[in-house]
Amino acid sequence: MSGKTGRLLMEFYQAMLQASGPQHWWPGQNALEIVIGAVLTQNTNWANVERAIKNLRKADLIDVAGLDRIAAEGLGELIRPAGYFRVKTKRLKNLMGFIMDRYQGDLEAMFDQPIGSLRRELLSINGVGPETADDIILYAAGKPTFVVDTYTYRVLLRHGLIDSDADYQQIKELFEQNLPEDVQLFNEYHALLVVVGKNHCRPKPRCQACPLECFDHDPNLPEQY
DNA sequence: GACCAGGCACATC
DNA sequence: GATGTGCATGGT
Repeated sequence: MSGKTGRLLMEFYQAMLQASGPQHWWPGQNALEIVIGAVLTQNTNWANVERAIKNLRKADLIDVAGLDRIAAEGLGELIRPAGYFRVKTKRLKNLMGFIMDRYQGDLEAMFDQPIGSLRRELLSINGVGPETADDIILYAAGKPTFVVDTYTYRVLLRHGLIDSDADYQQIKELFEQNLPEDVQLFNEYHALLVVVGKNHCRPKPRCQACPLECFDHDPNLPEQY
């Protein structure tokens, strides 16, 4: 697991860890909350997701069967603060329906299979794409898969590790093929990329006090990011 | 008031 | 197969 890219990725990791400290993700109370949060956070600020999850807790709906049963209108009202509430209602119910049908609502039973088949199952559900699937596998199931998101893309692009046309799978493989396969490392690495992206690597005002600026760093590429 | 936020599916060419 | 568009709330 060495090689130039691997060493650089580990140096990035150490620099981000030094700057921000361990993040202890995922910010959820149990595996099901993480699964729910993974859907609700799609293209959405986490603060808004928190409000929606709080509503679900209050309604005692951190519950696969309960979410499967509840009427769409009622669920929509509860998760409204997380935005896109109509599509997310469908996606949550698709996911919960799947777990009910195939695993009688037992999350751990679903997690008890190899990463590859679990990932294929999740991706077969309408509303679960690559990032949501990997969030669930890494943070809820605790299995080593690397999560890629817009921050990952942006930070790597600005440091010249990927081309602007790199796709999800290519970026995922960059990490998985050059780092030790370690759940805790993958967990912290993704969380740190989000923190660095949020706080130091925004579209506007571009880069500010980025802990990775000491590496090759082009804050101006490309215009849309 | 514009811009941004821890994506995804679908229509159209 | 690539590109464009709809989906929605709340903070800055």
